Amino acid sequence: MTTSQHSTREAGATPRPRPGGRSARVRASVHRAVGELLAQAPAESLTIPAVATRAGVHPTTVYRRWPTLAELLADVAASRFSGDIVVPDTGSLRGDLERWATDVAIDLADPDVLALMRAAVGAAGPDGGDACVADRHEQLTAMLERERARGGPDDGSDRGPGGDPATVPSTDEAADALLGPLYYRAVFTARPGEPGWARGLVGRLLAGRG
Amino acid sequence: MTTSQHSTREAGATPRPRPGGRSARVRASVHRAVGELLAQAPAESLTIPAVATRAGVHPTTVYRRWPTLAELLADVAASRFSGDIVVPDTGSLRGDLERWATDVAIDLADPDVLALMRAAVGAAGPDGGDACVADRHEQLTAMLERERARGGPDDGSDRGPGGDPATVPSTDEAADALLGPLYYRAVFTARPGEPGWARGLVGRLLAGRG
DNA sequence: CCGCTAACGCAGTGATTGTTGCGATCAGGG
DNA sequence: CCCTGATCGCAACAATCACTGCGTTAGCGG
Repeated sequence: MTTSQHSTREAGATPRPRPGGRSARVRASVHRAVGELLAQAPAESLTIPAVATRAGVHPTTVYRRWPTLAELLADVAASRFSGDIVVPDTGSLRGDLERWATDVAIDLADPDVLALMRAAVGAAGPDGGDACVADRHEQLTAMLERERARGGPDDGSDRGPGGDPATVPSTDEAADALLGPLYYRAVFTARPGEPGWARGLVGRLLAGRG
Repeated sequence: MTTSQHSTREAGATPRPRPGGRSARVRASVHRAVGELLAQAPAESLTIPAVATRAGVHPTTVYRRWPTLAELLADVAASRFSGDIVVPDTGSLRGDLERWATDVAIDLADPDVLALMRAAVGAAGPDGGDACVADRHEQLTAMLERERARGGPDDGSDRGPGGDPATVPSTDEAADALLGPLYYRAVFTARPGEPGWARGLVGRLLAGRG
């Protein structure tokens, strides 16, 4: 039926996204505004008109791109917490984890980071939490996988509850031992974790292994 | 000057609080309303008029008793997370911790509890976090202190980084090993912790000790 | 049982939020 | 270079929120 359309559009159902210059500029400006406002005012007063004003953008624009504050915060968190920390390569698993845990601890000591994390978790629920730590889990998996490929004894599929020595821990175990304490202290207590303490967590995770 | 007042009031500066029947009833009703609303609607839509309507109370009453939503949430969290879990007494530290960690894990598996925790942390910042875990830290300290008084070898003030066997861990160590993973999984990931996994955390904390 | 006052309900008000329709502008492709 | 349409700014709108006096109710001590 009248397939004499000009372009290759099928039925106009899915509008082609246009991540070009202006859109990217607006996006970046809004993201920065969220971070700045969250850094100086309580999360309760963070509202879309306030963000728009701070970003130099009309509120309607923000309302259209991010339907709710929760989605906006999840987007900002995912963008902020992705690529901010690089996976180190010191040659040994212990060295990698110690360096990485220290970097994470330093990052979590920044009040602005804490404010953004708390707001994302509070408003966006599990999705917000995921946006904050998804990249960390990938980094952890990458380091453990590399160690396993490098000289890892075995993948630790069947070992007793005691934990065989010289076994690369799983991602879950490492997350429990490292991300757990790091993020728990950051979110629930006022005191930030010190670098030396973060290294101690790695030591406790790898105690009696390689 | 004219001390012929009827009562013993000094200068009328500090109004005597009146935690009587009606006030207590209103307080309980508002607390329950917050929990119920948080359980079925996103935290973003939690507003003081909504809470008041749900509680069958006039909004001005809520505005006067809790100046901001953050304080209200912190109050609700502190009330909800205090006294909900009793310190077990099984005779051994390992048994106490396993039982307690299991109870905490079960509590954290409740979606309503998670919603309240996330909202409190997101709105009230560090204070909200403290309101959620202050009681847990006290319970942990109580169990460790009791073990130390019971047959604790020493208070572990000066031991090497390896960790002496047969030493009662400090509150910080126990919080890192238990509360860290428990609350991290609950808040940042969608999957709740299973009881068996919680017991495993205790095993890892006490590995190579008593 | 009576008096005092803290705490609540009520009505009214200004400010802010969230939404919608329309015209202007700029990115991306022919 | 021009054309298409995705994206933005603008203005008006209804809805809701947060706040403030004032009268009334009810807890608490005498």
